Amino acid sequence: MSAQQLIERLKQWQGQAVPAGACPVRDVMDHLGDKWSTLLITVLADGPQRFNAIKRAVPDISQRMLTQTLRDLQRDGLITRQVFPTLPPSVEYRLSGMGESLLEPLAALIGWAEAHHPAIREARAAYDGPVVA
Amino acid sequence: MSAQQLIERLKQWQGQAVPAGACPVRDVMDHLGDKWSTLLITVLADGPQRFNAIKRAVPDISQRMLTQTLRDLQRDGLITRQVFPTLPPSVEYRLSGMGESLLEPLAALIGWAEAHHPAIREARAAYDGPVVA
DNA sequence: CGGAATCCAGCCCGATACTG
DNA sequence: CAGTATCGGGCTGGATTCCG
Repeated sequence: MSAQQLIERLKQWQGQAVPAGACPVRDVMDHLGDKWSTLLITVLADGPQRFNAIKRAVPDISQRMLTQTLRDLQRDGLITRQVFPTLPPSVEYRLSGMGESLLEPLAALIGWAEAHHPAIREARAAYDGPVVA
Repeated sequence: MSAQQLIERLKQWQGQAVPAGACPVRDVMDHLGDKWSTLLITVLADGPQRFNAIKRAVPDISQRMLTQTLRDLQRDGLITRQVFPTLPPSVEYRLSGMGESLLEPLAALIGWAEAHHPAIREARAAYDGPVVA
């Protein structure tokens, strides 16, 4: 299976084979692992959005984290930022080509999460203890 | 594209449509986002491993985090734990069926990370500033 | 061997207030 | 509108020590 092939290639990155944080998997995954990155990517998936539009789409994000996460994504080249010199100024964020290319594998993972969420919740409930012996 | 379809279905989970942390995507992603989960899953991908074998495969994980991450994965039903009453005792961890089903989407994401890592590093370098004006 | 328990530093992130 | 600055709490995760 294709998973196995990738696993094989993964081995060269595991352990101390790699100097420090040079492992590409960890380097990228650590970013996607933060609280908001993937969520913002999915928000931008259906078209460019302005700052406050994103904020409205994700009500429980703070301004601070929105700004910061957007900047990190921009820094990684996943999204682009375009400022329109209107008054008041408006700033539009959109996925870059690379950002869009991330959508497919991300969607696969999200699909998995959706599909298995019930089973996971069950497993958790079972593990956490049949309190009622 | 299939990504778009998933994005559509995602919308119902974004924002306040969902009570609290009931969003399956976040619920699962937050776990995969932690520092070690995905790494341990890939380690277990090529067969069951004992505690110290995993530890050796991932030298820079602390005992504490190894134990804790394994427990969390077990709690979510992604791995199973089997104790052999030998002397000294040995404990074997292996991916469950659900855990194995995660390998495919995970491999896709890892593949993407590997493929785009150079571009990301470039983007970061460019963003962080041509210090040499 | 496979943990559990404790202590503690760092950072993640939210809340709030201010700016151009 | 689109940020920035500052403060502070809570959780993550590393180091160390002890147990069956």
